Amino acid sequence: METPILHPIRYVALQTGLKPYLIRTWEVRYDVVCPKRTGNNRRLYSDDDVKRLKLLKMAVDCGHAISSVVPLGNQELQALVAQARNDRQGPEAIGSTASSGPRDMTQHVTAHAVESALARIIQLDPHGLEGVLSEAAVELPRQAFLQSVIVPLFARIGALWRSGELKIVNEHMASAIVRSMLWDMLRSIEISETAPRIVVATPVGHWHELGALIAALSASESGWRSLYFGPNLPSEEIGYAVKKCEAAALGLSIGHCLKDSTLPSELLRIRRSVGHRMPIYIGGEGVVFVRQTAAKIKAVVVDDLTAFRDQLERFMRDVPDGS
Amino acid sequence: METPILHPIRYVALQTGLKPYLIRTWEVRYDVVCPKRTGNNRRLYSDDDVKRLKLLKMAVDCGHAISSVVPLGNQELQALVAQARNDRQGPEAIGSTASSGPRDMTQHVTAHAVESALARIIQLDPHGLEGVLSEAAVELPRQAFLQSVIVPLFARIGALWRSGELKIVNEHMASAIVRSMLWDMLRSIEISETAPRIVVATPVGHWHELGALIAALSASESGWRSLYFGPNLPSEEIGYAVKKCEAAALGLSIGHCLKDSTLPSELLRIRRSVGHRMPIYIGGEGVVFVRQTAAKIKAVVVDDLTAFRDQLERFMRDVPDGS
DNA sequence: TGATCCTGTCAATATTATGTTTAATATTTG
DNA sequence: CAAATATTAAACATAATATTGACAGGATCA
Repeated sequence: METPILHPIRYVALQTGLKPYLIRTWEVRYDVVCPKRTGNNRRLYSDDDVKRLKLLKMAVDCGHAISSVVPLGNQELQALVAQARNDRQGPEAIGSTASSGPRDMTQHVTAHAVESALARIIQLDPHGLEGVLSEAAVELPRQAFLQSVIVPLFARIGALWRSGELKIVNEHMASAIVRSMLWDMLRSIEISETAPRIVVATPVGHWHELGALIAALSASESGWRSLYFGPNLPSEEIGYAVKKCEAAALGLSIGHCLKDSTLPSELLRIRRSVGHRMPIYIGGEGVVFVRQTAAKIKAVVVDDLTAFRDQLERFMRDVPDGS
Repeated sequence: METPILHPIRYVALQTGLKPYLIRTWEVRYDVVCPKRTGNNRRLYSDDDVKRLKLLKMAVDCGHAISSVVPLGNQELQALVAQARNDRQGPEAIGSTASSGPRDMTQHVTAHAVESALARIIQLDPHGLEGVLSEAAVELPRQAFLQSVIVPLFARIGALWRSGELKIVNEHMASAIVRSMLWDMLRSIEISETAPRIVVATPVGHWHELGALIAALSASESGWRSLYFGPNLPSEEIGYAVKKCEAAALGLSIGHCLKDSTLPSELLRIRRSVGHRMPIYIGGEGVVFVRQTAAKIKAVVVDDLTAFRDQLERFMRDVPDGS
């Protein structure tokens, strides 16, 4: 019998995103887990403990009270979280009560995060920006982080840039940092080999990666194996990647393209190169300019992340696992 | 029996990112490694020692206590680190990476790494590529990893692409992964606030970031605070960044530019926008095309990484810290 | 509305683990 | 030779942890 490796509390805090004092408080108040102790009374958590705490945090992030989810077993927690994720798009929940508790907090955190991130960007302070964003990333559920921090942040950067108040360097710095954060998140989602694969890219002439990365992340969270090939890819390259990877779908991200007249024909070529049966999802800010073409090539236009995930999960339900 | 190469402590410190006194303290307190000694009692570390220290630092960075990871073997450490990296957030999925650790000579390791990396790139297997490269990164000193794996790898990718044997997607995939690895390395080097700052970028029209990232990494290893602003930056943006960040130097990376006739004039503009006293270092594959212009604007052309570091360290000796 | 509960946060304190500095000495290096 | 770097042992400084108790803002209920 090998001694299983036990972890100190700061490791657990890093893994779960919970603060150390909260972990202790939960133990004292609710008996969430019962870690062993070292000879000097330091807590030692097992992998199971870590897993349980992760699930509990997820449940709490979904709006459940900690006291109410503590008695549940791991499986029930898993189910609860999965259900909450599905429900989110169902009951509208646009402006009304539903779960106002965490939402208010979230509102506050996100607004603050965007503002102080912007301040660091203006100051060209990469270190500070990274600090602000990674704090927000642990503070918030991933979804909220992406939709309420990253997306609005870059919307504002774009606006400020167009009005001449921000320079390209500012945008570059922010992009580099966010890109690496998203990449790390993407990598940290382990997906089974047999999961259906989706190729994610942006068409030729489109350089903005962030939308594509967010799409890849969303797909991975929906259980797909995302293959990210980055920006500015010609149609035949996309077709090649899709075939080579035996992908089950293709995701395209379109940034704001004011005058890109080549895009429609490029989309036609993409359709031709991936074959007429391959599902194509198109999203991003510039999507409004290609609705017609999208319809012509039978691509699905997704107007936001929720719609995208919805499509992916529906698809997965029809064609569950390894083809 | 060949005498294995042994290293003094400052080399080990450079490679691992640990401070010399910490290495000594760990030896005294925890018996982490047991280096040989010279006739005069200086420590001499083997490559295995270095590797072990690297792994220990990684484990500590993951939140483990040094005292608790010391008794673990290298293989266990590797597993621990991999687990910690993958497990952040999502509790499902128990990944198992079967990786044995054969100990070869550096020559052999690098050649093998480049070849198998190339194989993954051709197969469009991002996960595999990442595995190969990160294994090489622990196995090798950082310098060797950069100069003998990353640089040759991209040289070969470039050659294969020009000959039509590789597609753009392959290059994109490799770039994305390597970029994120380099970024992580860059971030993991801690530099004091007061260290002299260097702005690193590539001029307008030049999109290849890797050279610039490597330059930033080298500068950070030489004790500079690198500010990386990415590819394709117009001269006035570069000037702005340099001023805003109060940088003490500017590093430019030039990729292979066959027919870029605008580059010389752009360099002139850059010189004008940063002022005539600012040291400018120019490096990269395309450097051969701009020697004349470089001389005209009094920029220092560095032909390889060693030369670059040399310059930076010399500069630092003259103008040591703050001010 | 006011009282009460839930829950995250923080403060004070004691202890331990760990990182950093110092001092004295010796060796290396330019 | 002077300056930089190593070694050792000890001291010092920080940061992390545990424990207890308190507090505040939102949620809930009477």
